[in-house]
Amino acid sequence: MKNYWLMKSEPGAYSIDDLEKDTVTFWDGVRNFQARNFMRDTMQQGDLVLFYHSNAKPPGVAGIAKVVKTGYPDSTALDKKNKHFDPKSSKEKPIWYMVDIAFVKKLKRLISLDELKKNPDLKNMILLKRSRLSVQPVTKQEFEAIIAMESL
DNA sequence: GCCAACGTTGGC
DNA sequence: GCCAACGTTGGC
Repeated sequence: MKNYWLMKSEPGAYSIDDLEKDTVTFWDGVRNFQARNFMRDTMQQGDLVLFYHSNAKPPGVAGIAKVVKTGYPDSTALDKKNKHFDPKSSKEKPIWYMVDIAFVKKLKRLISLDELKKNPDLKNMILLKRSRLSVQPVTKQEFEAIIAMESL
């Protein structure tokens, strides 16, 4: 069964436009266990992802991506020079995982956090309750409600 | 740039 | 295993 997700990125670091240019990217640098578990254990090929711009003006959903490669060890955790280096991780026992996602489309307009908050169908969204989780599941209903807002 | 929220670390 | 200190996220 297909799952739906929301993944956050600061557009200054990596935006939906960067993904459009690259077509595919690996989602490295996640150093939160819950987010890690979702990527390692639950994400499936073909799952759709809401690409969310955090720390942006305004923050909101900017586009759609899809999972093209399921969880595999995040090599940046092993690279001393990388800012995501984690000395506790090793090749034999990787702690951190990443997935590959591909560009699907950019929304015709950014659907801002403010609008998401105002939509009663989204009141249970994790995004609105637990602000700090960078990879999070979204229900099919929530996903579709957000897509429907694109043409409002 | 501030700071609240909150996940993680480490001393005990 | 508790919890204070610390670091990071992310909205404003």
